[in-house]
Amino acid sequence: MDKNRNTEKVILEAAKSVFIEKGLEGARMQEIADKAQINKALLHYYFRTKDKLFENVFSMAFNDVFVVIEQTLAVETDFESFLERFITSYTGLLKKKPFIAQFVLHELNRKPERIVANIQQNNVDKEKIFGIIKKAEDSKIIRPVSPVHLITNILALCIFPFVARPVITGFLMDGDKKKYDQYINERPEQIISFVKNALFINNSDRS
Amino acid sequence: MDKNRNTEKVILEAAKSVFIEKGLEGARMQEIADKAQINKALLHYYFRTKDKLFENVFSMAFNDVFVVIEQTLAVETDFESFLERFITSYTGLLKKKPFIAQFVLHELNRKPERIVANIQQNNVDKEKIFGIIKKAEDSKIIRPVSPVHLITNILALCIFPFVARPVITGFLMDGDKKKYDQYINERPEQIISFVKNALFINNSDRS
DNA sequence: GTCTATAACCGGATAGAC
DNA sequence: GTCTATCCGGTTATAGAC
Repeated sequence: MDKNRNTEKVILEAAKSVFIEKGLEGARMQEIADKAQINKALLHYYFRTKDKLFENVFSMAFNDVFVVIEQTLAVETDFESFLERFITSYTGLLKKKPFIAQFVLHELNRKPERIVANIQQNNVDKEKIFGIIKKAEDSKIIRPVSPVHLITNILALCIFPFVARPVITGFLMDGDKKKYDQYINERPEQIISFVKNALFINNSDRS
Repeated sequence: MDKNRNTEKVILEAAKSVFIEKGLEGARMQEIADKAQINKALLHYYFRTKDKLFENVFSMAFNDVFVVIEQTLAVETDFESFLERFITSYTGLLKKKPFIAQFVLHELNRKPERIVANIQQNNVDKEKIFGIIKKAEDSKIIRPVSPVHLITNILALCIFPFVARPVITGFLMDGDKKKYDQYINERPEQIISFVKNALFINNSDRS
């Protein structure tokens, strides 16, 4: 039957949105069923238990986060445009799916073992990233850096504004949501110039 | 009675550890009772409901995160040493209480209204921070920057390594926990030099 | 494959003795 | 203040008809 894969897909989409919003324990099978416009029993027919359904959803979300990295790595370029393309697409993804990062980070902390299974499905070539960095370093384009620190720095700058949205809006912007939106729009270029200033040796003022 | 305040404290400590580990819905009153070595009924005697108990714990955790900022702001200094002291104490706090940031960020996303109540109890003088930045900017010590972007950049660099521990260990370090510990120890100086390079105009190579 | 009805379970909350 | 026993609502999961 091909109704089969279709219903399964519909369930997964519904489950994804509910789990991301409410977390594993906070989510209700009933709510997922409602959103998928089917009944609870069918959820169990397809996925057996809530936990198994959740694991499926988690893999999907985890995957989303990695796909961008893969895509950016697919194109062969120099360090500078790699940096620009990566930051632009990553903030772009998070702007479209703002809760995904928080969701993945949280559930990963709850059950760190999950990462082992998921990481192999997303075989991002991290040596390639290291290679791009090393090359830029060797040709004296950028200062000597620890690749791991650099990579986490960039990820931090991209992801944090989304996981900390309530604090940023509430504390730094006195609750003004328009300001937050504007801030998010400015982010890519702000991150890019911040990182470039931190790294590039030939520093004409880039700000 | 003075047994009173004592039991209350014991409960709060137990609740804190369980809530931070499991989240609001994931936590079980029974588990909290066990950890506090009392029975469930007593939890309700002291805090009435699970939600109220949680709110107490959340305020405590939220407070921890803000106290460091206050303390750093208390001392009057120039931008450079403010930067160093802030980054050092903030990563220090998170090293001692690694799960606190993830907890606060997650629960804040689930119920953003909470921030309003908590932010007033922690009246951090954000204008003072803006002032320090502006002053450094005006005296041409640092490049012109958007204060909000700069503040979030620094927080991101400090906090992210802790909320993303599983990914960093699992993906970037092939599961080697020793490497992660070493990475965390290197963090303060790495962040400091990264930020300084990004900001300071007089750029002798600081790496 | 999809539905309705219901079983089985779990966990927060309360009653009431001490 | 602290305990044991119990209630009660809600939620996952299953049985069984279509």
